[in-house]
Amino acid sequence: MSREPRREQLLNAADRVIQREGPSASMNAIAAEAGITKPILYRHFGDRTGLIRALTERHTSGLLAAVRAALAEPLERRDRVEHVLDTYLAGIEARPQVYRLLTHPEPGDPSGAGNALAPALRQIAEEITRAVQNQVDLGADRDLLAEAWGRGITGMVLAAGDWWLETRPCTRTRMVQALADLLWGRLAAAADLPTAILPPTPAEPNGD
Amino acid sequence: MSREPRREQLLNAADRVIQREGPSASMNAIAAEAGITKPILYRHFGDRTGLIRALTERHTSGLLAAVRAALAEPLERRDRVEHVLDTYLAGIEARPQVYRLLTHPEPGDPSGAGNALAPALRQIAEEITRAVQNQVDLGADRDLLAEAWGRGITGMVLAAGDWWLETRPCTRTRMVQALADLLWGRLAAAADLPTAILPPTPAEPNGD
DNA sequence: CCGGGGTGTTACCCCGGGTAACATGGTCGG
DNA sequence: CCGACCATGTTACCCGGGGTAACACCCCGG
Repeated sequence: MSREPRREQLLNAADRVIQREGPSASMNAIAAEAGITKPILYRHFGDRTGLIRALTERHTSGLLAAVRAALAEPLERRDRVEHVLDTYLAGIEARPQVYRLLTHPEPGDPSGAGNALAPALRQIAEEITRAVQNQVDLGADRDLLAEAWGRGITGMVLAAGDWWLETRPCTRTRMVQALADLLWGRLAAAADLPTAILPPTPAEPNGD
Repeated sequence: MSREPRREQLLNAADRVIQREGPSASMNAIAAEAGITKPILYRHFGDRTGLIRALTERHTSGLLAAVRAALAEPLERRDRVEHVLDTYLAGIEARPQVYRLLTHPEPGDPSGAGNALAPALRQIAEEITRAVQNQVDLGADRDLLAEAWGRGITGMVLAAGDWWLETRPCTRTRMVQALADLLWGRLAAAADLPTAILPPTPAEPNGD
């Protein structure tokens, strides 16, 4: 059995363990699931990051391709945005553990910077950036806005999607609407609530 | 010297180490900086999470109070939003290491769920939610929208702010504008770019 | 004088990432 | 047929970090 198929088997095992135990599964656990011991994993993947990376790249491709396709859909812009949001939420809904792996940067990653966006999400952010650059007329600030928005939108959907998955406050469709409304400037368009322009805001109980 | 002042000293030491080495500083390092050894830290804070929590609560109060104040400022809504954004960005700009501590959930935190938002940010999200509920007329969906938007906006600013800190693509003021524009529906308002409705999008090189 | 509660220490446990060194088994050139 | 080679696998270990047990000191009040 040459290298590649073996790698696939090991990745499958790792996948199973992470589905079961979450992204913090130990190398030992993964090796055990594969019916072997640690050094083999290390021979194939170098270190834990390598394994995780290989694993995420597998799943990322699916989500990323889906998002990319949604971004290229020939719809009205608002519909396209909703479609992208729905695609992402559907993706994370399908397999939460995998989703965590993709979206939450691995623990032992003190290197360089503490980027808020995991690699998979950074790729999505770039995809959004590109789509905005290609599809929306933003004038001279185009590049800056597209980049900032790409990250911003991704972070927004990450945080909101996380919360939605956790608490399930509403259907997916409704959530898509809520986020699309936010992106659509409903915050700007809505009227003031008259009574509460300056509420008291008395103390800082500092409750955790 | 009773407990409290000592605690403060230890927190100061921890603060220094984290400023210097980032949030992954070890307990040994912190103890060394304080001129003592590990068990004392554990006596005071229970475990690492306790230490980190105490530390974040300190800094959180500042950032949180600033954001809260900005949210209550008697300005036009758009100006208030810009003010909040600027407050946050200024805060994270001032002390990046501390900021990472606040915004990036601690590694070894397998407990419960993999929330995308660290506690400090969750508090900010709640603050935004409350502000939206109190200040904006969103009709029947008010509560859901406010909650989703609170998380979403926080995540957006987290991700975008992270990127801005990392790459410094523009001044803070400009960044504030970019984000406010996004929240203000400029994505909806801008015209289509005519030429590129369906670009080729040839291959998937899967570059990392 | 003595006991208790604070400060501090050394030395250890456990676990997880990562590695060194050795064993096994098939395949290929002589 | 035999040795060389290479990948697969093993056991046993190192290291560093979180966390703890057990012991030592010091000071203060009864």
